[in-house]
Amino acid sequence: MQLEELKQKFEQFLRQNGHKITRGRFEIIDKIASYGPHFEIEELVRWIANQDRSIASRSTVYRTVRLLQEFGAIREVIKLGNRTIYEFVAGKPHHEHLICVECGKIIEFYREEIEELQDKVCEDYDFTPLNHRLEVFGICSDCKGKRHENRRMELRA
Amino acid sequence: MQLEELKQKFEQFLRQNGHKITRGRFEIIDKIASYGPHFEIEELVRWIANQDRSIASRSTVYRTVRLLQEFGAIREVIKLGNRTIYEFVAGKPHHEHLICVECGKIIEFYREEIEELQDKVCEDYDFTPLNHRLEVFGICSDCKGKRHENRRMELRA
DNA sequence: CCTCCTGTTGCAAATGATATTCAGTTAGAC
DNA sequence: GTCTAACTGAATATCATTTGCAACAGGAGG
Repeated sequence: MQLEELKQKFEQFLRQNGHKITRGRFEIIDKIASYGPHFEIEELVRWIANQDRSIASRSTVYRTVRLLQEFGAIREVIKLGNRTIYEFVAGKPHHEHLICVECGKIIEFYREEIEELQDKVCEDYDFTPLNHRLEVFGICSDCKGKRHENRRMELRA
Repeated sequence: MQLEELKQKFEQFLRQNGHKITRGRFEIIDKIASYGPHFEIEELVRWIANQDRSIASRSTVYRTVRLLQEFGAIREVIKLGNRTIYEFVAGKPHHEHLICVECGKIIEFYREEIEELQDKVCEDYDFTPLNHRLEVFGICSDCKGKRHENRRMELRA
């Protein structure tokens, strides 16, 4: 299973950076993996807190998410208002997002040409890209026609 | 002058939405216009506060920026960590940004093809785009070779 | 010009996400 | 097993932003 492999690599990463291998960190990975591809930290904290035996405190979740970001297993993919939506990357190839501002649905997509064009632009400016984020906010097909119900996200981009 | 025109349109906008025409709001527009194309609100608040006669309180600046966003003269263009960088649009055509994570420089660019590709993707998913944001984080030409000095922005995207 | 109602302002306090401090607890090297 | 550095949880701090409220000011109608 891919998850096990990721955990092993993360273990290596921790060792290499003078961190310790603790049960909590790996339990948080499990939780994130079983939560779904996209999450917000507070949401995750609440979710974890509601489980039978709470596995980690809010601080530990925040700290672990940060570590996982440094490690590269997690990315901040959507910033909307004061909300930050993370994605459990876990070896998935790079992609961008369409975000429905009505229902909050997130659609992933990838277009080689867009990446290429970006690289060209960077070359033109002698700019070395490290990472990027493309967010497209709009209305998904399910929400068309039924505007103004269940507004869940703010439009402000 | 373009600024005057914008102010007139903003005046119309205010009237149409039951808001009042106050000196403060227009003074804030002047400040933003003379500040430069990109700004953060706290930065702007400090800058305004340091002027001879402070023109508006922090709350009023926040409230006015919000109004200007609704009006469409201002956009949130970069979200980095807990920072939000705004742009005074003022009729400028749409564009995207390269952000240097070393020195904070912001480069604007536009590629018709990227927009077209995005529209195509949206069509494929029957998704109606309302707005979008493309941020490319990296190292600008000036900062190449002199890494690790003057780190001003965090890499975390 | 006066009056009144409603929107606006400034300030202080509230919020919400995230970071940090500190004291007690463990991982894991020797 | 011992010891030290890293980790954890809880409470507290921080930072950007929002809100409640009392005082104030546009601007419509007289």
